[in-house]
Amino acid sequence: MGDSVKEKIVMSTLKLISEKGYKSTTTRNIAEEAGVNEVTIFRCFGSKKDIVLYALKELELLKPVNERILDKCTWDLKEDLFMLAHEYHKNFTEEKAKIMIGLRSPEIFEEVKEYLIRIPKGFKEVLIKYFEKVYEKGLLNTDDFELLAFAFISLNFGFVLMNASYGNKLIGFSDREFVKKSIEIFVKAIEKSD
Amino acid sequence: MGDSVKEKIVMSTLKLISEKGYKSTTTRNIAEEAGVNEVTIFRCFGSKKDIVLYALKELELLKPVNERILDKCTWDLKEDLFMLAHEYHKNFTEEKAKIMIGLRSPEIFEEVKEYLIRIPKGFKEVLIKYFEKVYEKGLLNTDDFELLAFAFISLNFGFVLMNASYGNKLIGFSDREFVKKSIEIFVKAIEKSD
DNA sequence: TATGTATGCAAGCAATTACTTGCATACATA
DNA sequence: TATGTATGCAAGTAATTGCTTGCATACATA
Repeated sequence: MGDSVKEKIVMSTLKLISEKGYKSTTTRNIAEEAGVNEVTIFRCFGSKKDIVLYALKELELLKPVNERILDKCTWDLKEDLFMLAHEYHKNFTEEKAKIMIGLRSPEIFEEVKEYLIRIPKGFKEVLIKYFEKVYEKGLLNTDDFELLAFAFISLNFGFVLMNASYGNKLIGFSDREFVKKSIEIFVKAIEKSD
Repeated sequence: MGDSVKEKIVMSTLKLISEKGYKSTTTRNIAEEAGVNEVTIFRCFGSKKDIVLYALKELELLKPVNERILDKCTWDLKEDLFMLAHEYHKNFTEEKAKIMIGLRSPEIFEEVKEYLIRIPKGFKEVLIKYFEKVYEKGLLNTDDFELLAFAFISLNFGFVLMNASYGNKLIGFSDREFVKKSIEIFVKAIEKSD
């Protein structure tokens, strides 16, 4: 089975599932979206569920934010957090399909949980490392790194999700605007002032 | 058709849908959970979708946080926001079924969106009113009320959702702890210091 | 008592859906 | 040329699912 076919099927599956949920995504849908015959799907993967499991387990598709991002830091709190938040939003967009599987597909969630959790976990660890470093540099007024990391993630995750669900019916400003201003608040709270 | 039967069906439907999503919740499931015959469901509501629509439209079931909550305020920022956050978490738990419909049931989301949006919208408006008042009292260092409201909601929404999905596999502290500490950060950022 | 109303129960129907099988075909490589 | 491999296509199967029908029964009210 050609790799490009396999890839088309996987990508179509992730796309459709993230939009419609696992149960509502039929193998016919997937075949149509991927431009292949439905039978090909079963010849490649065996079953519908195995497509998802393959996507999350076997494929190098799960890319939590990498630690190397810390190299980009300038050790100016506002600037760095701004960059990290944008990175999170970018990552969310890229990984949206997978994140949405977590929220929209309770049928398979338990089975893929351990793989999905890597995304927020990775980001959390990067943030904690960042906060540790700025703390060492004496720029932070608190050493509760885990809490800071989590508050930061929650803030952005919550916003992105609400935005995805209700968009401008609920939210009167753009992504950029929210990130900028909420970071300013965040920094004001945690920056050491002397 | 008896009202108590109707209510049992509605509550069971919301419960199951919030857990398993719309599509995966069968009318047989609902009947079993409600302890009624499957036929009764169709005699009462006509169709599966109509149960959900009834729950959200006709029933006085949708209770966004009420403005009267502002009467409970002591106009001490930390204390009030603490109370409001707890109210949000309480509200989330009560309305979880409905909030989850938004996330887990893309099949019917467009149809119920306008009803579901009342929950965050209501809370947002309450928060904006609150911030306006504390601003008038000279306790706030910013007048970007909408942003503050939204940051507050995102923070709590994000946390509650991650907690619901990954629980203690990702999060090293309790609900209470998170609320307490994150509010402290929040207040530190927005409280006028003179 | 008689009648209507709400419910249960057994059976079934038509559509959908995950998955299978058998066969034809294109293409690459030995 | 011959053979194997990847795919398409047509047909079908068994299970599930939303929904219907016909009938029995309990219960309340006239």
